[in-house]
Amino acid sequence: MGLRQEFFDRPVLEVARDLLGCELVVDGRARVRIVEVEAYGGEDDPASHAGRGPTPRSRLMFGPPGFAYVYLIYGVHHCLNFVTGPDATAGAVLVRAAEPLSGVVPRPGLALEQTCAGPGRLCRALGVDLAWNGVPVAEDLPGPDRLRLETGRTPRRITASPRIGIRLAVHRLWRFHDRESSGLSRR
DNA sequence: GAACCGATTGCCT
DNA sequence: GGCAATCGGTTCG
Repeated sequence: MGLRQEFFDRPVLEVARDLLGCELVVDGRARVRIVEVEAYGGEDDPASHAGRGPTPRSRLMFGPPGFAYVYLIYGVHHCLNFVTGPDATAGAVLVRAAEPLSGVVPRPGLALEQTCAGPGRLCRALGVDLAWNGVPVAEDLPGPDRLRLETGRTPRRITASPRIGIRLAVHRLWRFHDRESSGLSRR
């Protein structure tokens, strides 16, 4: 079942957990199962791009839910997020890892399972870059359907932990992953 | 305008 | 385990 905008129009922690097990379809070509995500909040979350109010980059996080937020990190890799919560409130879920189901091109020297194990690897494998920033993800939004999400096999066991690579707000266990997956960025 | 930095990764020792 | 790559965004003067 395709995810609609109302799915994303909820608190970011709920959306993050519910995205685990969902399948991401890219250009109707590649299909992966999401196994690891992180939640990022608004002005109340110092670790978030939206933590100090809206900026040109984080503007999308303050917009309506159901759109992709893509940014470049370390000048090298891209990270894919989905905007959550009602318009004028900031929130987004970072997709950190997924299991390839079909259409993912293997990379030399890297097991297929690991191709999408990490936010940068995932974007590289799926061909997602800055040009994808702002594309609609919810199926009932107008615009191109280059990114789609569908419900999939729900994880049996979900583990919460601190967000990776974040120094602030370490006490917040806002990273969630499918404990039984072999396609995680870390254990 | 300039300086600093990062929600990462892969290659090096 | 250490560290370079590489660039847009953010902050500061």
